Amino acid sequence: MPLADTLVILDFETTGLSPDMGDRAIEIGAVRIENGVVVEKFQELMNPGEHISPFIEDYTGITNAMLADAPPCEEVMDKFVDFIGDDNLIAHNASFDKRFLDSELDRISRRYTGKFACSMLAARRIFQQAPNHKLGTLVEYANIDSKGTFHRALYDSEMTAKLWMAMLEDISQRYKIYEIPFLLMVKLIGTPKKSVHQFLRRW
DNA sequence: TGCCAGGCCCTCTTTAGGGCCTT
Repeated sequence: MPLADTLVILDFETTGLSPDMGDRAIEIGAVRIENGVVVEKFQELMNPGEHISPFIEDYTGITNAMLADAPPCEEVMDKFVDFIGDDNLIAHNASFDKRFLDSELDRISRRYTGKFACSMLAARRIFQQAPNHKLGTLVEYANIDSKGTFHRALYDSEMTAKLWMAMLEDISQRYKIYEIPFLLMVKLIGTPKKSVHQFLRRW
């Protein structure tokens, strides 16, 4: 596996799309990968202090009854930022998860030091021929086994981790790059789609 | 009261608009 970095791949379920509009996290799931292997997992529901909509109950399968017994966001996020440590971070459509992570951590005055990379932006460059770049579609496109339920935090983070590794494997095989650091992927995401082939050939 | 995201990326572009992705 052409991956030497330690990475945390994470996914939030939330009450809506925008923390700026008052939406909160209701579940965090994450895996840590070292040398391409999952070495640690994190999953917790959290109580946002408000009822979630029928749409979110239906979309995630997380119910108000389940959240009633969950610890508050502040308690879970305090544990989660310890889990992250100093590792770099990946999420599918990372701008979404980063907004919620930053918002929830602002509330408890905590910070992380790692950098975010987005598996969706990477996939738009590496799997340009995919029908679309939704997580579920890409998992199928990359022939990744998926027997669980999407839209739960741990499962989606596990699938995102597998997608990330499938993209590294694809780059490794096509361009004969045998070690793909996080930095390469960050630079790849910053490369225009049309220039990706040239960028990887010259790496 | 009632409204309600935001960043990326393409194109019939850059003095803009709209689809894609996330919940």
